[in-house]
Amino acid sequence: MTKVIQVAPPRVFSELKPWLQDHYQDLPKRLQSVAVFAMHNPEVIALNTVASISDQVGVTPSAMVRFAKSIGYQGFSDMQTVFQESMRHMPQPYAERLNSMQRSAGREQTVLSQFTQAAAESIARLEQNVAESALLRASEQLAQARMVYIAGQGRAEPVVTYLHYTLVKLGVQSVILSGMHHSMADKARMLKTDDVLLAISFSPYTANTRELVDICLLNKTKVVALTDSTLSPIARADDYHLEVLEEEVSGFRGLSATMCLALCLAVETGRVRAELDEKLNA
Amino acid sequence: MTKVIQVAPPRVFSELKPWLQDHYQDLPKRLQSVAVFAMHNPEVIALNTVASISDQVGVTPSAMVRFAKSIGYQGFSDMQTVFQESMRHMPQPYAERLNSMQRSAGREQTVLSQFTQAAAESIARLEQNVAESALLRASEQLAQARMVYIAGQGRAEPVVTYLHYTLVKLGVQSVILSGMHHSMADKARMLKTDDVLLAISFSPYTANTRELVDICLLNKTKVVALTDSTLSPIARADDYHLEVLEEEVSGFRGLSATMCLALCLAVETGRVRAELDEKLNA
DNA sequence: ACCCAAAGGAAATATTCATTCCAAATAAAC
DNA sequence: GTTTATTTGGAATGAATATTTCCTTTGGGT
Repeated sequence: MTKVIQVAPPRVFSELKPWLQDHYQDLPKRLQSVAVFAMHNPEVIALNTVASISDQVGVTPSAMVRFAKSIGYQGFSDMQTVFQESMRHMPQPYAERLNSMQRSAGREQTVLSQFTQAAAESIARLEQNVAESALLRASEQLAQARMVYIAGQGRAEPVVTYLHYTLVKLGVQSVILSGMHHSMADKARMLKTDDVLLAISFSPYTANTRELVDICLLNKTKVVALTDSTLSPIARADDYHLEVLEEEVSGFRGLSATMCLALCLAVETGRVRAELDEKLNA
Repeated sequence: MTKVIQVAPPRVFSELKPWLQDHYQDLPKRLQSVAVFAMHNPEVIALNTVASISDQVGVTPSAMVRFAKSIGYQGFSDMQTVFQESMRHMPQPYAERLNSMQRSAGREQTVLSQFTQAAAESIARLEQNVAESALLRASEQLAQARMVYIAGQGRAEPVVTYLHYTLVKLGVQSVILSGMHHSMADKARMLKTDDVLLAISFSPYTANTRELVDICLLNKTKVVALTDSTLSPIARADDYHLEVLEEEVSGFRGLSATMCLALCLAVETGRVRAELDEKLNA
């Protein structure tokens, strides 16, 4: 009989990883293949049958069983349960919100809980303060645009990146303006009247973004703005602006609510755009 | 024979949900029990056997099969694959996400409220699942680094931008790796042993980031990873990883909880770094 | 109260799948 | 170069599990 590890095998996935790293060298060739595959595609191990997996790895089914046994498991199925267990993000079907609420009430605040609480509050406020209709109007503007130009600097830049990423995935043409090394005037010249500027800016409002908005409004180019207050210089009467205010924790402001709003805006734009495209084709 | 739906059954979980909401009333009592359970515990359906599930629901095995067939599936196994697919985070094409969005639109939840709710839940779960100690350990690694190299692509890129922005503001030296047009090997060569790689990656995990982590670990360079599951290939035993799972709304995953965690990480790193500097000067 | 159709339960059946076994191949030892 | 141990592939086996069948129960309509 092949040498089989007699000690108890890891019952959780996080312990299995280091075990494999330690013993990888001593394993037979095929078993090494399985080990690499298992670490790179644990979901496949968790969900598929021996036949299907061994096929993907490029080994025979028996190799899978040998692999499991060489670690100390009773068989493949035994090992698979370990992979499955680490997949469940289970435990809180019931009193989940209650629980975390109670905990944050009495106990002393950890760094994490402080920030999660601030984020949760920001998001709750977002839902109250932003009208669905405003979101829809902004989305319609973006959906009708020939091209969406996105601008924003500093703390707004991650939002720019995210909006660009999502819009492109949804089939809405868009370009990031912030990265380019042009003067504001040059940038503004790029925008035709059927384009739309999507400007993101938080206080302290950077001069660049503000300037860009000014020029666009002068040129009658549509502007959709995402900002943190109606007092913001980029929130003007003749543009479409959405307001999101992040709660701050000892001077730090997050982006949780902002990202949520950004996603809403992108998805809604994608939806409206799809509707428009359908009408055109009909 | 019982009446069986003849049209093609939903092949993705997000379509199954609204289907059940619509037809719930017309189902026999036992099948309703199954429906409720399935919507509340999709992981159980995905991972367990008919016998085990029916036991948990409190019905007989045949009820499970009948349930699947009444929806239009060939049998339980057929339905189970749909639940399994929803577990591996394999995304569906964006066009289809918009479709399923439209179909579930009627359910009077506004777009905004759907996404804020998902964000709030993600954040609540973040607080429960991430241990303060893990956050601290990761921060210590970053704080001790001579230089922090940040890597991440696709949906992770806004997080990269944000972390870089915040870390720099806090006086922690850091560089973004993703933008550079070097081979992975070249990038890895940049990292000295007293540097730290901060890798952000969500499923489907991009090969680039994974490769970078692999190389760094081989070179004994410290790695701090931010990912969406312990099964992620970049969550390894010898790195310091933080896990954050975003709730999805009809196929769309936000970044609200992720951004919150990123901010925590950055702030905590800044704090630890300040402490270290103080000791040096004293 | 009776009948009929729909629903539910329990056990038989069929299928799928993990596991085992053995022979062939490969690598190691002498 | 021969022998011995280890590894490997493929088919046979047997266990686990989904599915079907049949019979009982329930509930609504007349």
